[in-house]
Amino acid sequence: MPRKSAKKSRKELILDAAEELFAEHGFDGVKLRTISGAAGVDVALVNYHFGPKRDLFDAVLNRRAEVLNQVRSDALDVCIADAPNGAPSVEEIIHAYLAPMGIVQGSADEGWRHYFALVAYVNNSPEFGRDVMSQYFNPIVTRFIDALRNALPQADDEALYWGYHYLSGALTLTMADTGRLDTLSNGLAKSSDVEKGYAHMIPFIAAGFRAICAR
Amino acid sequence: MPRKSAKKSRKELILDAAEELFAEHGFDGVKLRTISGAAGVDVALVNYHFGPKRDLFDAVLNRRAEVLNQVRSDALDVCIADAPNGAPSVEEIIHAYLAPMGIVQGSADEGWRHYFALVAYVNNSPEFGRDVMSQYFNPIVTRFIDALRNALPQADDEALYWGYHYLSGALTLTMADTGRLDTLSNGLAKSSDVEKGYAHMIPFIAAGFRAICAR
DNA sequence: GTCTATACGGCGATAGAC
DNA sequence: GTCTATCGCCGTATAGAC
Repeated sequence: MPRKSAKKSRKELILDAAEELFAEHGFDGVKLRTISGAAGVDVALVNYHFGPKRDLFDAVLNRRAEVLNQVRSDALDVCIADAPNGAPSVEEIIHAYLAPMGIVQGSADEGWRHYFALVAYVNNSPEFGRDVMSQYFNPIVTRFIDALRNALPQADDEALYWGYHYLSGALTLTMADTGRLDTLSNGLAKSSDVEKGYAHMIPFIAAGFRAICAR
Repeated sequence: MPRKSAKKSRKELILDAAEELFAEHGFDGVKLRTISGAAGVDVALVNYHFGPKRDLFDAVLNRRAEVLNQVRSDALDVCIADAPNGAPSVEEIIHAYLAPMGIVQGSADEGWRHYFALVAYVNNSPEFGRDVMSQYFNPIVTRFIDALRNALPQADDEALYWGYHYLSGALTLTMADTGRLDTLSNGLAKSSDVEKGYAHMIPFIAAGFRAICAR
C-alpha cells in the first residue's frame, strides 16, 4: 500500500484521467479511449478494473467523497467546540462548510480541483443531481442545516432548505470555474481566484440566510 | 408565417424536442436520432434544416434568447422609471432580473421550462459556460450590474461581480430543477415550486449584495 | 492477479442520390 | 424535402501473455 508519494498505480492513473475528463465534458462527452489514452494504458484495462463506464464514473466520485465529508465534518466539530455554548454563528458554519475548498489551495494536487468541478457538474445535472448528490452528501448537509437551524432560532424550515439550495448553487458555479466571470468583468474578477471567491461568499450567504430566516 | 397557435412547423418541432433533450442530457448525451424520433420526423431533416449537431444546439439557444433579454430589459426599464430619482433598490433590481421566470408560470408552454434548464446546463458547463453565456447574455447582465452599482454606491466593483456570480449560480441551480431539494428536505421544499424558489431568492440575494458591498 | 491484442455488433453523424 | 448508404468509432467481451 503506497503510503506517501509512491508511484501511482495504473488504476489510480485511470481514475485521475477520468476525473479530469468527466469534469470537463460530462459523462457522455468522454470516450473510454480518451481516458485510457490520457492515462497511458490500454482501453481494456479500464473495463478490467472498473467494469462498465458508469461504474467508473461512480468510482471517481467515490474516491474523494469520504475525505471531503470527513474534512467538513471535522471543521464543523471544531467550530461547534470553539463556540460559546456550542452555538457558532452563521458565518462560522458557512466557513466550515467551505473548509474543504482550502484543500485546493496549498495542494499541488490538481485532482481536487477537477473533483470539485465534477461535483459541480453532477449537482446541476438533471440526470445525476438528485440521486448521486443525495447518495454521497445528504448526511453531511443535514448536519450543516441542523447547525444553521440552531444559529437561526426563528428560522422557518422551508426557508432554511431554500437557503441551502442557493448556497449550493453559488458554490458549485464557483467550483465549476468556467471562466465566465473573467470575461464578464473584463478580468477584474477571476473565477480561478478561489480565495476571493470563498472570502466574499461567507458574508454574502450568511446575510442571505439571516434575511430569509428572520421573523 | 404562423401568427398565433397555428400548427407548428416541423422545424419548430425539431427545436422543441432538441430543447428538452439537450436540457436533460447535455449536448453529448443526446443522439440526433432521439431528437428526430421525439419530433416525429426523419433524421435527415434535422441536418437539412440546421446542419451539424452543434449548429442545432446554437439554434435552440438562440430561439428564446432574444425574448428573454427583451423581457429582462423591459422589466429593468420599468423598475427604473418607477423608482424615485430613477434609482431602484437592490430588491427591485433582483426582482426585475428574475422577471422572465414568471413566464414559466402562467404559461402552458413547457418549452420555457426546458429552455431555462438548458441555460442552467450551459452556465455550469466548462465547455460552453464562458463563450456561450457571454455571447447571449453579457449585454443584459452588464445593464443589471450597472443598476446594482448605482443602488450600492459604496460597492467595490470586484465584489459586485462576485455577487452577480453567486446570484447566477443560485438561479441556475434553481432553474435546473434537479429534484435534489425535495429529497434533501424530505419533500418540505420542492424544487419545482418556482414561485417559492424565486420569492425567497430576492431577499436572500439582496441581503448578500448589501453585505459585501457595504464599506 | 494484471494487463494486452484483437474483435465485434451496433449505432453515431453526415452527405449524396433522388 | 426525403431515403438510403457510408464510414468510423463506440463500449464491451474474450483469449491468452506476463
